Amino acid sequence: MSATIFDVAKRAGVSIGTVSRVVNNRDRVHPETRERVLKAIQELNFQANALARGLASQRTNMLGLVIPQVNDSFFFQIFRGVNDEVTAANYTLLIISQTRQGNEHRYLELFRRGHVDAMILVAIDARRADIKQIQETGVPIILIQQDIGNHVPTFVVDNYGGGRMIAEHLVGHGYQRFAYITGTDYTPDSNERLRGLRDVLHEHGLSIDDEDIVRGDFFEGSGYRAVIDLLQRPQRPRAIFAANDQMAVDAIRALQDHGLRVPEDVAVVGFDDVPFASYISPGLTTVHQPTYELGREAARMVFSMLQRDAEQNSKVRIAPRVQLPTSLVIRRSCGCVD
Amino acid sequence: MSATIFDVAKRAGVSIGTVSRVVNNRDRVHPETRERVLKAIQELNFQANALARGLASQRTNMLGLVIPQVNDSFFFQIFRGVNDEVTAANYTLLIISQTRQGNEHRYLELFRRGHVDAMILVAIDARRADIKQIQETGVPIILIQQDIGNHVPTFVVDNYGGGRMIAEHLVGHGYQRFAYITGTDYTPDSNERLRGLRDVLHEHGLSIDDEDIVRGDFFEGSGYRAVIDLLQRPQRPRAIFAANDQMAVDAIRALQDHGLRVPEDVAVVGFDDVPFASYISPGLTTVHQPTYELGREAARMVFSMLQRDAEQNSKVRIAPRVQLPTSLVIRRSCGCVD
DNA sequence: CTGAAAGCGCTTACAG
DNA sequence: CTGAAAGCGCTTACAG
Repeated sequence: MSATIFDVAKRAGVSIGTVSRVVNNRDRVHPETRERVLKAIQELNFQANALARGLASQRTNMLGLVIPQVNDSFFFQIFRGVNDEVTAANYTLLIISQTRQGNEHRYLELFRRGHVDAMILVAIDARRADIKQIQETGVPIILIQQDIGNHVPTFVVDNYGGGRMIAEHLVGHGYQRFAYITGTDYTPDSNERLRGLRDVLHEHGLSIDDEDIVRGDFFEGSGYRAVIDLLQRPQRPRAIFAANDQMAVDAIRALQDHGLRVPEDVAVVGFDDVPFASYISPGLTTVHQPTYELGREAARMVFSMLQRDAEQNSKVRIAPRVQLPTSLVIRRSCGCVD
Repeated sequence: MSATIFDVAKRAGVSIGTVSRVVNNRDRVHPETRERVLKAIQELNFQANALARGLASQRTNMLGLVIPQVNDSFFFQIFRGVNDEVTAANYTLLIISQTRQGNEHRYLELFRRGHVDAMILVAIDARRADIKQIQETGVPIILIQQDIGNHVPTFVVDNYGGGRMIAEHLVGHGYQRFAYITGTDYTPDSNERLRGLRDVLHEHGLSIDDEDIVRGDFFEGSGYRAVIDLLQRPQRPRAIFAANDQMAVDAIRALQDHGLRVPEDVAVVGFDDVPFASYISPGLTTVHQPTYELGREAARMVFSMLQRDAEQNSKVRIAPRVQLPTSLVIRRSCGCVD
């Protein structure tokens, strides 16, 4: 295939050890020797074989990103964040897309095959025992949007705070009767957002009936069905909080299809701030999640852990739990006017 | 780290060659021996190290996907298509996200480092010489949404046909004066769509003025600016065809912001059929691109090429150009009513 | 500062 | 059907 380290060594008149040293920039190499080697590398268009290097050094320079196939935007933004850091660190990104329900846990395979130096798991309900096994071998592992206890560094968004924020805003509009459309329980997201809503209502002497909490699944269609459900009830909610934007948008459509005006008859808010939240009519009031930052910060931490290991060879790890703030994005669906 | 092939061999009382044979299911192995080995593998939770295997066999079982950071949906759908096939083939997906303008061409590095068995380049303006170099080493390479001649298998969407379809539809509405908002020229997409429009207009004795072709860049904001440009002209177009949905949606907003009704005053259509095309108001009439299928079909072909190589060791390659059909999605922005 | 050599964990002819 | 051994292309102590 391409030129190997032997070809370079021959051409430069040195041993492969020396070539390796200049390629990796380690140890002292005589300037003139270095020049010769560099020249040979250039002429032969040499790039060290990644597999051989990985096998010999026990570092692959690959990062594994395990991510479920959720909505386009969430996936893509996390990817972007991680990828930017990966590129900067001169790593290569290996992506495993895991189905949420799947119990096969392909990330384990990824790890056992020695593919990656570290891994980032997004919204995967990993088993603690598995995580522990990986950590013990010295492979840093970080969780995004999933919390399994305090032994694994975790990056989450402030779901509870976001839920509170948007609830406060709705209460500020004077609404009294609320409904909530849940997501799935694979991650704590939906429940945390609901908890925020509940607490705020409680503080204001309000509450939400159990029957006004309808099940959704985050995906297209479930928000529509949830609203149809809600409209069967004797009393109509004045404001609907959907656990994500996709469901909120579907809810708006369902309401409009039933001749109700949003926000005049029923206000609707979501969570995510997906790209199209501002394009629908009325514009969707929602909670912005710093998704890109989530990916980037997690990747940064991974690399700093890798760095630390290399330096002090310490396997003692602090396991911080980083919570990124959410922010309110006010448009028109809540009842605000421009 | 984990158990190696030596551990397994020892435990099963065989040589590592035999372990390798049962792991890879090659050659005859005595059933009883196989059982013993399988048992040892199970007990030790053995998984062959991917790097060592790759180095020895010259096959990495990794596929490289090189893709620009375009809009979320396009990226994600291609990824999904490719990923589904990759998973089925028991391969691992390595993703390089390359900036469009970048001339660094990271995919070359990916290849030279021996990372991947094959690669799929999406909308990357690769140089023929580079592609050739890769092909000569026997690494299959496939292009998606980019065409550099007939030596590389290529998967594209029928941009021209899509442009024609939607143009026919607009002409059917009786519109006479048209405008086109272009994308960038990195890929032929925008020009092909315009060509479709032009040909149809011509066939109907109509035409589009050069000054009614305004430059856009596919991204957020450019559609808005393009419309402001258009509105300065003495004569207003009756229908605007934007080279993609993002710009079409921006165009609609710009028109509405200037007190014009869509589609009553100006009709607007796009290209892509992004998820939110149906959520805006009016619903966007557009051309659906089989993006997921594009990724999947390309991946299928890659694997069949890999298969073929393995079987007949022939490096002679046919280089088909597969064009996937587009389809018209009619909503309301073109002037149709439910 | 540099070379020789062991070793990373596999696969794969080659013998038998 | 199975083992011994070379080889994949590097890195990294170890000497010098």
